Amino acid sequence: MEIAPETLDERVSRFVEGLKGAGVKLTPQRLEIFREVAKSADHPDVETVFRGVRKRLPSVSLDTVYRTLWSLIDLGLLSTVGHSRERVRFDANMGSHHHFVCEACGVMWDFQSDEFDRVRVPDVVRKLGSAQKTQVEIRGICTRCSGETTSRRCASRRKEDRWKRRS
Amino acid sequence: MEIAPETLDERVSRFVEGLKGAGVKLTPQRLEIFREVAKSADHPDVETVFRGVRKRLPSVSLDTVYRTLWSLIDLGLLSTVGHSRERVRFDANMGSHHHFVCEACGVMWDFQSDEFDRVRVPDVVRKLGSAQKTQVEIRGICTRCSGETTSRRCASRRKEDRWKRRS
DNA sequence: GTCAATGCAAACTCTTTGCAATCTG
DNA sequence: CAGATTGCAAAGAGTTTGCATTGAC
Repeated sequence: MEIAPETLDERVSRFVEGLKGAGVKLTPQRLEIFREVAKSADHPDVETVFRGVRKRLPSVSLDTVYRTLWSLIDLGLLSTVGHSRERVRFDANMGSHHHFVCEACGVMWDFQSDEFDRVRVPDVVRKLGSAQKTQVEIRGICTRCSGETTSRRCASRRKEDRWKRRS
Repeated sequence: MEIAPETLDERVSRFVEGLKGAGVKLTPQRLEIFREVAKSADHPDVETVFRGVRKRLPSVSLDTVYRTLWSLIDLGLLSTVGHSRERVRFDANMGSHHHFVCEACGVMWDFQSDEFDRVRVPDVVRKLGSAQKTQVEIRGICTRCSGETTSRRCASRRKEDRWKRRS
C-alpha cells in the first residue's frame, strides 16, 4: 500500500516548494496531511487521512483536515479522484459507454468509442486483479460554456454555486 | 438535454419488464423516478430527480426518491456515474495516470498506459467541447479479494461495511 | 509582532430510518 | 386481502463555519 520512499520524498519537496511559491505557511498539520495522502498508493478518504495524521499529531482536528485538503487542491498540490465534490449522479444507460464532463457547468454526456473499447487491459492491471468494466472519462469545457465567456455565463456560474454550497 | 423518445420508450419497457421479472411492484413513483433519470442525456443527481418527479407527482417525498434510486440500482436497472456511494478520495499523483478500482474492497491503484494515452479524443467528443484530461477507470476484483473467497474475506467485507453505513 | 492557521463546538446539509397509512398484484 | 411501498417526521452522518487562541514567518 505504501509508495517508494524516494517518490514520497520527491512529492514532499514539491509540496514544500509549492507552498513557498504560493506564499502559504508550512504548518506541521499541512505537512502531515499531505504526507498521509502522498505516502499511500491507494487513495485515502478524509476519515483515513484523519486517522493516519492523528497517530503523529494527536491534537489535529477533523475540520483542519477538511480545510487543508481542499486548500491543497485549490493550490494544485493534490487532486481528488473521480468526481471531486460533485454529488452522486444516476445513469439509465446500461450499455457500455464513456463520459464527457464539463468542468464549468458539470454537464455530462455519454459517448461511445470503438477505439477506446479496442484497447485491451494493460498487463500491469492484469497483475492487480480481474477487470470487469473499463470506462473513460474525458473532462474539459463544453461548447456552451466556452462560448459564454463574454456576457452571461450562466452555465459557468452554476459550478461556482455548487462549490459555494460546500466551501 | 432530452433523449430520443424511442430510446426512452425502450428504456421504460425494459424497466417495467425488469421489475416484473424481479417480482417487484410497479408504483407510479417508481415509474416517474425511473423516467426522470432515463429521459435526460445528462445524468441527474438526487435533487434534480426529485424536482422533476414532483412536477408530475407533487406528493412524492424525497426519501422515496432516495430509496427508489438505490433499489433500482440493486436491481441493475440504473447505475451511478463515477464512484457511486463511495466517499471523495485524494490523490497526490499529479502526473497523468489511470485507476484500477476493486469493487469488493474499494482499493484503488494507479497505472499508466501508453496505449490508452495514444487514443485520440473521438470526433463526437470534439463536438461537445474541448477536452482537457482523459482518465480511464478499470473496475474489477483485485487478486487479494478474489483469493479470499474461502476463509477470511476481510477485504471483501470492508465494502459491505461501507455500504451498510449508508443503506 | 502580525496575520494566517488551528481547534473547538455548534450549525448545516444531505441522507437514512421507524412507523402508521396506503396501494399494488 | 396480504404484504410491499409510501409519506412524514425525526434521527444520523458527514461536512462546514464562527471565533478565540496559537503559531509560522
